[in-house]
Amino acid sequence: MNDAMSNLDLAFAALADPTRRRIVARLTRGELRVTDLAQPFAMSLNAVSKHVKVLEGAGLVRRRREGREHYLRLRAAPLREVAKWTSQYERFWNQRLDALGRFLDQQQENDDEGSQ
Amino acid sequence: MNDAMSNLDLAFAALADPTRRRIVARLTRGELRVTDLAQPFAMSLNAVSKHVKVLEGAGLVRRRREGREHYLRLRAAPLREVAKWTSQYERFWNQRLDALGRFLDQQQENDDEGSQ
DNA sequence: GTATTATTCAACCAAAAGGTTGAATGAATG
DNA sequence: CATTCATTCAACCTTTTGGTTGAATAATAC
Repeated sequence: MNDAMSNLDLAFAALADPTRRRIVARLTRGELRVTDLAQPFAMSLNAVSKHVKVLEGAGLVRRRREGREHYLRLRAAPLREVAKWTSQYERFWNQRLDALGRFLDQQQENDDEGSQ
Repeated sequence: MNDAMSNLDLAFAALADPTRRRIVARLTRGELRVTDLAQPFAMSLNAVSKHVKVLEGAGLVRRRREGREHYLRLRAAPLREVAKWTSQYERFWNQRLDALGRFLDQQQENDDEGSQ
């Protein structure tokens, strides 16, 4: 999935998978070894390991090796970038819900009802 | 891509493609017909049409048909949801960059230098 | 030193993504 | 009505994704 993808591409793609979002959520409580991280997921350890690698590739996770155990830790920077990109559009869900927008939404919703 | 994917899955996946993020950006200036929207992209109209459908599937774009022309308009709601999910982790890039975190980052960066 | 444990690597697979081209549909225009 | 224009549909192709299983590696424990 990597290779010449922008940071933002990688971050969004990484977060598009619900398992990976759960991993991120799980890691907010602190560092976890791969095996412990994988424990609640209904898939093989290998699958989780791959997900972790995707998150690592997007910079969302850091790995600290201690003997045979790998401790995983959340890195927020890419989330911050996602938040930044997204917030460009805040004005859109605030000011830009203007008369025309609402009118068009209303219109559309009426059409949708009609066609069911 | 669709089919039993959560809203958030769909939104993140839709935004993971740079072409689609450009489309979103482009639509902030107002409604556009598919052809006009597609104009600056170095790919077939068909490809853009497909991207639009993905965005539509994620609720990020609404389509208003007027004769043979389809006018596309940005819908911010899913962006809002993305922002909401992401902002759960704000505390992480604020408070949670604590002593331990910084220490581990430092440690890791030193290791990385060493291995190059 | 032999098991056991933690993790990845490698090969494989089915499904999805992102693009292409060519044909179909359906309005507008001459 | 024949043509052109706006758009999608359909088929195809290649690459990526998300999972599997089985083997490799490497550290720990007995």
